[in-house]
Amino acid sequence: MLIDTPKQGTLADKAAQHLAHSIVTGELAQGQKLNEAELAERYGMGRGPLREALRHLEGMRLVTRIPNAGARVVVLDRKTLADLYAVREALEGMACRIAATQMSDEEITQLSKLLDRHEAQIKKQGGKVYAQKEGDLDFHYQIVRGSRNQMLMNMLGSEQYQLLRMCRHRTSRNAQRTGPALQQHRQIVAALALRDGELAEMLMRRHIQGAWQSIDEMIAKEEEAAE
Amino acid sequence: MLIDTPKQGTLADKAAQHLAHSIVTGELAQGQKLNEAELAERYGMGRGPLREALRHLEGMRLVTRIPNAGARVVVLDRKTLADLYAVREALEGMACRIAATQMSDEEITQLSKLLDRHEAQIKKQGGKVYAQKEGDLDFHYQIVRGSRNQMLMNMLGSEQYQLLRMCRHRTSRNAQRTGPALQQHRQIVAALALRDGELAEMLMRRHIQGAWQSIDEMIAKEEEAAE
DNA sequence: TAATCCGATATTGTCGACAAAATGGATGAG
DNA sequence: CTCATCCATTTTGTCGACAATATCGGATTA
Repeated sequence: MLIDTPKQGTLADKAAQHLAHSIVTGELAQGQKLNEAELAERYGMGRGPLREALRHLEGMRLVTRIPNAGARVVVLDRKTLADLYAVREALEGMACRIAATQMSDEEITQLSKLLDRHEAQIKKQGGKVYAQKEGDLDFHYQIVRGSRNQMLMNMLGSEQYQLLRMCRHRTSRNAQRTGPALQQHRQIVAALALRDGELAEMLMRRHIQGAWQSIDEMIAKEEEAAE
Repeated sequence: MLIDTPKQGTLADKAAQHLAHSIVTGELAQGQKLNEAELAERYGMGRGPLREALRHLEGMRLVTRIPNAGARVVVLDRKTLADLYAVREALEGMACRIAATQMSDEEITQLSKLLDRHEAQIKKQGGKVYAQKEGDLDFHYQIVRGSRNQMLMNMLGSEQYQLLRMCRHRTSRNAQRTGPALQQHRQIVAALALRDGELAEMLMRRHIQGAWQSIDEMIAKEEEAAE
């Protein structure tokens, strides 16, 4: 899995990874209060490391902290997600444009093969979108890596951007957008192969816009149903 | 000042603000080792809060931490700054485009007045670029605020983006770009007033590219001189 | 009955001490 | 003379206890 590497580093780091995973997967509900003593005992450590972990998670915007009042899991409302996707569109669009000039032929070939595997998985198991989901993130992350921009990799990569995973997890159930998405991914790879950065950026932006539209509709339905 | 609000919150928060300020202003040199005990004593607190502060700073990328080996002030090399400005171009360009449709007439007027003040300051004190520098950040941040995108405000605003301030501080001495920069700022405000988002984005991107070019040249000279 | 005040309880903030790991230097072998 | 090894010292990581603050419930009063 992309997220966990629990057997390394300090206790605080492990706790941060465990917590991030729990939050992203929804094991810890949005807005839930995070009790330091309780969590410390659950993970078998003192409160010191756990507090550091919370500070870390605060940095990646997975929890919000109020002084003297504790930490809560972040709540992803519609506006927040809209903002997130707008930022993502700008950032990944840029990554795509630069990647078109920076990636090696070999890397682009690998990317294409990754999509082959996705396709095979989709055909085999229609319902199980979970694997595809992580794979999709792989696809996007590979392109970000292709931009050779370390700051971008930090922002969108393993560390900073768990919010996206969280959103994905929440919206994974009825996301039957895998078909069109794969098609769009293929178009993007084609543009990269042609070294056409402008086109690649445009396709990526549309792709992300489409994803947001689909998610937005879904949230609208949820909110409607929740009344 | 925009950075400091030291008389509030927990000790860890105060330490984080103090440290951030010290790093941004260069009081703590790039790459310098940060000794926990020493800093804790200097700020008059235990090591616990200070460690939390370091975790916080790590989150905003002002320090890099290696487990069991301590924290060091980040080093801004040429590549890192290039990456930073590329990201900034994408993000602030987007902010500018959205701001053109979201800002109120009142806000745009205020922005224009802000530039009047800058101009007055420049005319009065040719050498003292410092005030302009902070004011320039104000200008950019006001536009980001105009985008109404909270995530963007977090990323580019008070918290996440101190790296930029740090870079500014380092390059403030021989930055006689204030004249052209003001001109470009005026153009951007004009585009905003016309509600022309596309133009505003283009102008902002050029403005940031120009800033980077100027900084890049300067770094090149520095590196040359350092041999 | 509703609002407010107040105290008991739970939770966060902070400190000091100990354990574990890394750093640096001296010593010895090749 | 160079390199590896080992040990002393420093520095980081962790824990438990205490202080400060917030939270919650009940009692009191208008």
